[in-house]
Amino acid sequence: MALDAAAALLEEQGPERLTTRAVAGRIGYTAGSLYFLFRNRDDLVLQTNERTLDELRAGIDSALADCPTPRAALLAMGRAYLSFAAAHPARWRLIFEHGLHEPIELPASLTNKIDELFGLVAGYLAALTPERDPHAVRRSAQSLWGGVHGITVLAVTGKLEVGGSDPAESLIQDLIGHYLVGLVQLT
Amino acid sequence: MALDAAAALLEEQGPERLTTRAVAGRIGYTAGSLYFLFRNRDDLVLQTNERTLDELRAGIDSALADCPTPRAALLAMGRAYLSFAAAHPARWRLIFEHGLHEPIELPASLTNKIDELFGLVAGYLAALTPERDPHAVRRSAQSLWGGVHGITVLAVTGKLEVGGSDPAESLIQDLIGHYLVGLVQLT
DNA sequence: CGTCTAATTGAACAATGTTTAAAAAAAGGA
DNA sequence: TCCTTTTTTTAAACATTGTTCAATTAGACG
Repeated sequence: MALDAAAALLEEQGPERLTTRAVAGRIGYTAGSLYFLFRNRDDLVLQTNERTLDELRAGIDSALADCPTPRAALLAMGRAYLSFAAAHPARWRLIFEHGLHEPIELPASLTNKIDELFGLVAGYLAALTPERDPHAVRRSAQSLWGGVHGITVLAVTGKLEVGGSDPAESLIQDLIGHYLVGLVQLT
Repeated sequence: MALDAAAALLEEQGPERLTTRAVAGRIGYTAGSLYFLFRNRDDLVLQTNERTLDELRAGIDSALADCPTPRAALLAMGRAYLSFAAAHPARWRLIFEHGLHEPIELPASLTNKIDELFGLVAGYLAALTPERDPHAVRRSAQSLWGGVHGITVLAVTGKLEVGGSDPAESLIQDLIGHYLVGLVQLT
């Protein structure tokens, strides 16, 4: 499959080597043939990103197995999120950094997968503060997971190690931990 | 100046139009001439990013003027961070998404500017919890500001609006607010 | 074997980053 | 002013990219 080749290329050589000719060559075809499978390179990237999101989701789900409390689940989820990003930096970054150029409209299948991740977080937050307004819970999910995402971004792009810092994992635990304390404190 | 042209190109046409020929043409020169000013295109981007960081820092500093409390300062800083990113999305994204390709070593002048931002945050956090270990304060600064950064990233890349969410600004206020409550609660 | 259809190619195009020999301009000295 | 030397700038070239498309091959079916 072309998407397997794309993923392999990404991990082995990075995104700038993710060229139509390289992907095609790896599966024994020629560049033009790819345009029967994908509308263009962006489409290839988008479909690759969907696969990556599926894998990320699977990793999170397995980390979530038998977590005793919502708090433990959120911490495990943060660990799994960072862990996947660190293990597959090129593929992970491609999800968020693609379409740097322009208002590329993301396909619904992709935004849905992102939405489901926020939904997961919201579920555990709702379990922590049962009588809160669902809208407020959703906002908390976006705040908190946006935050986890940010630490992960900075870690993966090497912008955290500037000040001889703690490992990113402990930063994520710190953020989640303090946020949750503040959350239950205020409700 | 070539860097002015690069910034204008970025804002007007986006990063994929930031081509050597376009930058040179805009200042009445030819592509090859740029290679007397910059080692290559990456160098041009890096120097552009330094300028962008300077502007971001200036915006933050002015937002910080006469904030009565450390808490107000941190909230104002978050607002200014998001506001700058939203006003100059192409230039802001270029700071963090450049070098997608490889282990490009960032120049110290650039990482220093990022470091100073974290230092600012750490200063206000230290004022909030005066007797804490400076190392722990620094970790908090990285957690918290990594988090603010993440919400900003998702907002600017259009990955937050999937679930009909609150504006990013209120998410940032929510994150900072809850984190600070949790922080003072635990110390 | 022959014919229609689908799949695949390979050559072509325009645009990009980058290099470099040549031309143009500037500077300096008689 | 004219000649020489040095510095700027150019224009052309190269390799690589995404993309298109007419021509070719391969496959299926009668």
